[in-house]
Amino acid sequence: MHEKYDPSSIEARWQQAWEKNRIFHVAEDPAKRERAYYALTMFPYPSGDRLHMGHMRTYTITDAIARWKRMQGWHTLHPMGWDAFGLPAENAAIKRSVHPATWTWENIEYIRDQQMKRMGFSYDWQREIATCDPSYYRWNQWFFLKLRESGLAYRKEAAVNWCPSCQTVLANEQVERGSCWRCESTVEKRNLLQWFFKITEYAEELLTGLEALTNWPEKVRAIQRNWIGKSSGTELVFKIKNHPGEISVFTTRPDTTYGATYLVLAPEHPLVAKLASPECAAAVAAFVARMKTISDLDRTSSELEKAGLPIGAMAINPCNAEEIPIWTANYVLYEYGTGAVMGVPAHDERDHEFARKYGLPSRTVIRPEHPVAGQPAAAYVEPGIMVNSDRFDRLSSEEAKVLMTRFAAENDFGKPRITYRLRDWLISRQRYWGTPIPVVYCERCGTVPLPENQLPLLLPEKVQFTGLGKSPLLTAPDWVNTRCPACHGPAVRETDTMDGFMCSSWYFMRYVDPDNSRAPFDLNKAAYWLPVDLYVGGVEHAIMHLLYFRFFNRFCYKQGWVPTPEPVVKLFAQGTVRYHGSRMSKSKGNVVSPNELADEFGADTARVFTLFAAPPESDLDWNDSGVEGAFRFLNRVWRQFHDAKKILDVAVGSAPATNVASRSAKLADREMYRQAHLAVKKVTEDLERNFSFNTAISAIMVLSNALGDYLREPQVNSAVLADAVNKLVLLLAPFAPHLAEELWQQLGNKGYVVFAPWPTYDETALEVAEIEIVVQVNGKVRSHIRVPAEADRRQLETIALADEKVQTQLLGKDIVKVIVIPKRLVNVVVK
RNA sequence: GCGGAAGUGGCGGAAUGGCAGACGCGCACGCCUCAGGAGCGUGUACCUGAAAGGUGUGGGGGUUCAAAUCCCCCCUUCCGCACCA
Repeated sequence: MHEKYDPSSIEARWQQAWEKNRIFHVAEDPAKRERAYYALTMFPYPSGDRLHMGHMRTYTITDAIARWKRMQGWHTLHPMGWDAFGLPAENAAIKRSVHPATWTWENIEYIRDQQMKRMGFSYDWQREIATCDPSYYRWNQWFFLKLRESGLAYRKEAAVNWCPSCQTVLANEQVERGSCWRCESTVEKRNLLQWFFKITEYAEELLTGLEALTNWPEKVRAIQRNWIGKSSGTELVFKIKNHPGEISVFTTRPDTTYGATYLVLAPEHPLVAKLASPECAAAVAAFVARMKTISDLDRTSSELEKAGLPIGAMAINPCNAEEIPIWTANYVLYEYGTGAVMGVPAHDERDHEFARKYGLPSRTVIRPEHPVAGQPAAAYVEPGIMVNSDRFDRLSSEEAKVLMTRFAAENDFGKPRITYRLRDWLISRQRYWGTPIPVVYCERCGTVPLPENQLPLLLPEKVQFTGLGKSPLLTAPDWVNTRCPACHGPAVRETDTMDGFMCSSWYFMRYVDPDNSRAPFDLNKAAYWLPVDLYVGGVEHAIMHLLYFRFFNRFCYKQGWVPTPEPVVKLFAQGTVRYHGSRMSKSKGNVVSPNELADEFGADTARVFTLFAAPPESDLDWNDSGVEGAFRFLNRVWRQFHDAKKILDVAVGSAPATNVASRSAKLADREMYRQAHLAVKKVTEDLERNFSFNTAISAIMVLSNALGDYLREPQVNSAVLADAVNKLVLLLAPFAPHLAEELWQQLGNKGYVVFAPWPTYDETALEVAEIEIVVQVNGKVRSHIRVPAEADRRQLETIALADEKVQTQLLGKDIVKVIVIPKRLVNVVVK
């Protein structure tokens, strides 16, 4: 009897060995430059809830690939770190009076030492980063200064999203269906003076750049395309009757301009108050005030009933000099386009609805090319033939779009215009646990950035965590009150901190040079490792992080700091892990703890189950008996290995395995040999083909099953056996690395299986003398025949037609033709 | 409404034009065992008593010698966006 499979001792032993010998540490080796591979997983927030198997699945996917790439000879960078700034740390401070830093570092240590290391992930821990460390966030501040120098960071007062529960503002990307992405509270609007990054300046290239990202999931690209929301149209300028001003509107339908019967300004539009006639002023002011109290969600909901009122002024249609009333209404958004639209009830559903409610006139200017009978009730929004449009009559509306825009440009009342839905990235946060914004406000000099040599600007340690909506930094007067770097006069510091997404926008760059104290990273090291070859993470970051970090990378690319405009070659979005019907989360109480799993079955079992149970991009239902199945599999491998080893230990001098492929060899030997090589082929191809871990592991199970059969043979060929066992261990290494390492050592190998060359297969081993093919009659399977593997079409046809079962089917029928696909089937078509 | 993904046994899933259901879970029976929540073996889509045969990949139509796979129409589910002019 051999020992039982004991994952806990095996795993602890190898984890220690890997760590002690820094097996996974990589440096920039010039000789391996062409074989450098950067595998990255989205780094976690070190939450007080710690990690569950949903997190671990993501890390397991990247780890399996990293280990596989290493065995294929890739010089693999696989780092890990901590997205360590964020609200929960501060909320813990409020609730339990523990400092956010203390709380965060405790979580980091637990997750790193008690959770991640126990799973056997092959991280280069020497490159670990934590974004709350001043050695990291000083470079957030540095990037802020660089963006400001480039005109990409600015401060303005705007109506911004305010989360009443988190007591801070949020960027547009962080508002989901009108609710805060973190706590799901309904977001309000507040007018505040805030810092923004000008991501809109990159809107067009962020959009067109998506085309090159062919190794990104289409879903993510579609979400980003949608979010950027490019819209091509025309800007038209309407003059105002008895007033020197003018109103620009944006429209994608300039062909309908002759059908404009009114004009609408967003309630927030500054001209609303200026143009309101004395009779209307009071009602208009009341309406505008009421709009301010309505949440963004309701304001932009298509459910909201359209409402508005005339402001008592007239605009002049630049095409036909017609005077049309100016209204203000809730359905026009100030932030989009020009904040004003022309109302064309005949050809826009929203305008139609609004005009009908208020009795505004409608004028048809486009008729369908092929009119259908019956009276269309709603607006006609399709293309058609122009009418009532003066010189444009009888043109197609599509032509008229172009000509109308040209006409407007020639006559100086309009021009082509492109509008994006994307807004600038609001980065100010009224919270403590983030990066201080390196700016002071001086009475004499105004807004003054800190000089680089004063970075990092450290967070003050002693502040009050009230959670009352003011930046906690305000409660540290010694910190707030400072001297102006320019004039040395009295000044106050900015008391908001930066959005946490700032940290994750460039952390992948920092990993290439995590200890640099003179720059965020060394340019040569960046050129060596970047771009990231593989990035694995959840699709919930499709906008937010994945948009911000593309923006950042493009900025850095323009500065010449990184080698490519896009940060990541291949993005892999893994599915979520569900348990008892819903996504694992502490609040739902349905988490599977990696620690308990490791205690009971070992990390290798957890890894194998996670990869086997579903394709990595699909959602995965956690299944406890499935876990036991994975455990049984590894136990069987363990037993088979030791059964085989007993045989191998007594065997002396056997024929080399390669001779086994020959016809003279015993059938069982040949079959075992074939199965081992088949498994190598299948696993390799499955990994290459979009990370098909589930089928790869099933191929290893098939090999194990074949090995089981072989071991039951009365006599085995020790060379064949050795070959099969060897391959089994190597194929397992990316998935069950501890077990593979243990068995690899027991096979007498000196080095780590981590760097053992990935096995290759012998094409000739895959060949068999005789194969079974299918015979169909009229497409239905009627018989199975054994034929020589290399039988040609004519032979196959002859053998098939001679088959007894086929003969029965052919009785009394005429053969029309016979389709022969060598190595697959024969199909006899009869009448 | 627009966009993305998906729909296959009791379950997770295989198969990308060529034997539907690999592999695993579950279940059933058998072997081994003092014992077993261990191990080993056999079976397991559905209909029919078995066999023969038939049916079967959300539904309907089509292309093809051959369709889960390609084309057209429809239904359902999940996800993202949604008064964006």
